[in-house]
Amino acid sequence: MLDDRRMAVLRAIVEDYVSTGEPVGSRGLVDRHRLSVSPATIRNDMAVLEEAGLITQPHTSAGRVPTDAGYRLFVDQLATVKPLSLAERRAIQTLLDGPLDLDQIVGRAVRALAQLTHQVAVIQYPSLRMTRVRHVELIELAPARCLLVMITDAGRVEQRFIELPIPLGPEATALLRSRLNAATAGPTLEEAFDDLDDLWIGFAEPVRPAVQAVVKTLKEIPKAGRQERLVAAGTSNLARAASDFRSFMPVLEAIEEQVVLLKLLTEMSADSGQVAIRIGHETTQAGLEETSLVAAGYGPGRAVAHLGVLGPTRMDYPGSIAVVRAIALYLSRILAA
Amino acid sequence: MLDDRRMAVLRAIVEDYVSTGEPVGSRGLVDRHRLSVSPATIRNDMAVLEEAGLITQPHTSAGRVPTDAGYRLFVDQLATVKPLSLAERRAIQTLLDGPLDLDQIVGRAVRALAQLTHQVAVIQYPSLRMTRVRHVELIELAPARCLLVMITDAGRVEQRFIELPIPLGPEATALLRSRLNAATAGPTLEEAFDDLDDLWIGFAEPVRPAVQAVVKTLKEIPKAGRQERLVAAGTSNLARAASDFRSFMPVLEAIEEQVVLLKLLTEMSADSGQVAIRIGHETTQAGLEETSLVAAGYGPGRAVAHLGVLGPTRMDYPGSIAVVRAIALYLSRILAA
DNA sequence: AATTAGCACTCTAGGCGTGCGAGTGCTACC
DNA sequence: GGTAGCACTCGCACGCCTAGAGTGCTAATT
Repeated sequence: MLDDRRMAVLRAIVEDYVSTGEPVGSRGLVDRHRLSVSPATIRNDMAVLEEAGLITQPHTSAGRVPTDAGYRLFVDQLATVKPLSLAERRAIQTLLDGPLDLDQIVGRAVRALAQLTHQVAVIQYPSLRMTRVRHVELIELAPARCLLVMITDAGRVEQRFIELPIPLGPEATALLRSRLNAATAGPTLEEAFDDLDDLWIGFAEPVRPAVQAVVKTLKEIPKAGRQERLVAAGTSNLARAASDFRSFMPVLEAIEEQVVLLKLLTEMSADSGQVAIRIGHETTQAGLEETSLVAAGYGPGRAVAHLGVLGPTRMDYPGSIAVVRAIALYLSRILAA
Repeated sequence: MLDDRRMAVLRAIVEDYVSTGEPVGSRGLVDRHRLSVSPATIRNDMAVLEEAGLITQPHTSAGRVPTDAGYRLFVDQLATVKPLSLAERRAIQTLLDGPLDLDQIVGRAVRALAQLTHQVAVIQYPSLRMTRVRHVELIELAPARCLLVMITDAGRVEQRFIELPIPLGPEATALLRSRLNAATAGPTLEEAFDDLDDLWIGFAEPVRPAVQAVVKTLKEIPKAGRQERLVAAGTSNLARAASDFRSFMPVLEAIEEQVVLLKLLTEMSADSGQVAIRIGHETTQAGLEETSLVAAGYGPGRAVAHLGVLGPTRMDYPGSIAVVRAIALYLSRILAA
């Protein structure tokens, strides 16, 4: 039913429509793509494709436009990988240079992603739940006041000041520090938390409330919400892409709301560097019916967070996929260092 | 020349145009504002106002629209303070609740600002240069590796890991810690830096390179750029306000660029809680000719940073001023705590 | 059976003219 | 100085029309 030529026609329609933005007709199709058949034949093929729900015409006697299903088939079976240009590789390479501050890395990456795809880029901050603890530091600042510092393998540093119910003393502080490190080394932060509940047993009766206070603070860090945050860049690219401006107000809203996008991102792909795509209505979000999301997980080893680009369904999928994958891999590599 | 009634006419024109978005004519003006004169008289007044460059007509035989100069006169002399509603006060009050994390405070404040003004809100993070140091902590993690933590009076915490050229030892570490605190207590961070250059004198010859390394790291913190950052919210409000969408693409760009907006914000007002306004071309930025900025400084005591709202020149200035001032004051109060 | 040529048909975009209405500016008058 | 009246200007919405692009269908061709 859907033989080779018809697939070629679909691919050609997608490519032309993506690059021009105009509905594409049978004549222009044969002209631009060296199809060795006549427009009439193409018309028949298009009728079949339309019957199959892959393309549609905005109005009678206009050219055809891919439907969401058409894009889906295109990305799943028809799209060829588009290798990055040298300039693109260069741009990403420069991400590796310079300081290691997590904020700066993420900031640069999201900017690069937006610039290379000409879309809106979003990057989720590495989730604390999924990261492993590299080091925990406990410092006594004053008799009943201490500072808790936690460094994760995603390069993140979190610190909290703790007012203790009773002074802990230098020896108990040192002991608690080593115990905390022992308990959190290895598994992910979330898994490690169960072990923390019994930590107080190893301490003398009087200081146990202080130990509890420290453990309580530590356990609250992942809940603080800051890690479930995403940064965006390239929002001004929206204006170029969208013709009418009601179509991208929802996108801006989604970015500000964060929660919708975060949910969407996290449920998309599990593995680091694996690209997943939601096209149009597949986002299942009101207002994003004409928006696609190309996303990938990133992180040292497995994915601890996600990143992606957000654009009109009519977007350059092969190009976006290549860039998203590349940025995800580079980001993973940097965080692993 | 510009007697009372003419000023009243200007005020009425600004108010009507702001609320309706339509050019306002002489007839509607007398109807809505109980002016006890005839439309013809108003027309004469409008001719004078137009002569003075305060209003203009988009095309012959349309109503009048305020010019930038008209808005300027309005905000400087005609606008009456609009007290906040109870609901608005409530909304701001809730900012005070909850945890003290700087990120969260700023995040909530910018959201509130956007929501209450229905504009795009921006808040500059408290600048490190202008803040005072509340506490400096230096912790020896390993023989030649230590952690430097700095807490500012704006509630900000910065930390850096330092690889030392040679081990410092516990006594020298303690001494350096107290010296650092002594040197930075009192003046602003920038002022304190001069004193740091001589700090190594008080230390034994062998550890001096390590002291230098710590001082160098400390001095680099304000340059790290992170503090010169601003967060935005309410960008989706742009779509409602602007009629054509080319007019707000520059706004999105300005927010992403940051540097332009930061410059604009910092050169606007010096005192905490003092509201300053740039109208249209007064922003002296290409692309922001139809955009106004209502901004205020905030901070404990004097202003350490700025915040504001960004909207079309046709905006509710009295309302925006009230909200901006309120948020600035609340934010200052929270940071002072 | 697939492909092609030809043709009638449909629909949109854009140009053009027109009447309407809002609003002005001017002049004469109070 | 303020007002009434009036002619004038201009943008806007509407209706009309045409050109052009593109289709679907049928019949002929390979």
